[in-house]
Amino acid sequence: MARDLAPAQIDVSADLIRAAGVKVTRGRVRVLDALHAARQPLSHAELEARLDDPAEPAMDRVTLYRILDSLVACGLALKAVDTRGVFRFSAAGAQRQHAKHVHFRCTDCGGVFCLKAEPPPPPRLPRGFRLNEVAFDLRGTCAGCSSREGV
Amino acid sequence: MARDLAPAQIDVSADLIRAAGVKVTRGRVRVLDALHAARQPLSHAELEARLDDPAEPAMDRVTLYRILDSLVACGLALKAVDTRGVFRFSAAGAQRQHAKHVHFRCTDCGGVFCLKAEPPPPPRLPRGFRLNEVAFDLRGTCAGCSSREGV
DNA sequence: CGGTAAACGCAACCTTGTTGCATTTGGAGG
DNA sequence: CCTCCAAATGCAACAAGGTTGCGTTTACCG
Repeated sequence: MARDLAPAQIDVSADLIRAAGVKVTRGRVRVLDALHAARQPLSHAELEARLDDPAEPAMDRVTLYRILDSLVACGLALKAVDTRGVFRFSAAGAQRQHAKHVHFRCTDCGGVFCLKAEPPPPPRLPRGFRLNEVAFDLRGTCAGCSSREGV
Repeated sequence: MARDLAPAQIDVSADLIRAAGVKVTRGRVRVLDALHAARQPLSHAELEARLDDPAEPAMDRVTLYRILDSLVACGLALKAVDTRGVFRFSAAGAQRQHAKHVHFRCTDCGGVFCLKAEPPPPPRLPRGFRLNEVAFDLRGTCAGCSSREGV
């Protein structure tokens, strides 16, 4: 599995973008690479920071917004809004590993914890409704914040 | 139950605010009244519009933000962020009627539908974690949007 | 009826996100 | 390899949502 990886995946992002039917540009490849490398969804500001490479030409703020929109539009990225009200982007597919388990959000520190438990089966939907995604989110205080509170 | 309601509840909001241990001001009472009267969580802009009463002195934009923050801080209101990234506020307790059932969010039109089904029991939590709230949210396209798409 | 900390009004500012328009470029076709 | 055009980019300006600083007013405690 580790063999031959490097030469084969040099341009994964470029291939994905080409396959999605949109133009392959340096900016899009860099952004999609960054999204793939990230373990969590990134905000526009965080992406801007990660793309700040002296070896590469600086990317315009607006261009980054438009690249993100285009990646979302062609299905290569996902857009969500976090608890502070800012948009966060992730590479499509990256969230699949999070679809199959339950999340716990600490209302104190804002941390998100992945629990081992599988989400329960969804209930029957009214006629005509189509289900895409199930989010079983628990909210409360995590172990760390609970103990700090208790003192 | 309908008897004697009016005189008894003239100042419900004021009493709640007093009981919460913060100063009772005209602004806070008006805002909390508006939140109680609303059937859905309101954004800052929506609240501003509803409070625009010629009989009352106009309320400063910043003051409204601070009143909302104070109501949230003392537990009388809840703050959440909608799909556009805007904060919405609701009177505490108003959401209790939504705690006991499942929600379906249409990713097309943004609508939220309350399903009859009860949320499943939460899984065991790691040691030290405290559970406050369970959100079992389904995402997909509602009947209306599904049929429009299908055409 | 003061005194005081909290609440308010005002102005300025910051962050996030969008729009319009001129310029550059990917890539398809000759 | 060259040409061409829609798509992508850069730049400037704007808009909405939200925050900070500071001087003034006010709720409410004694």
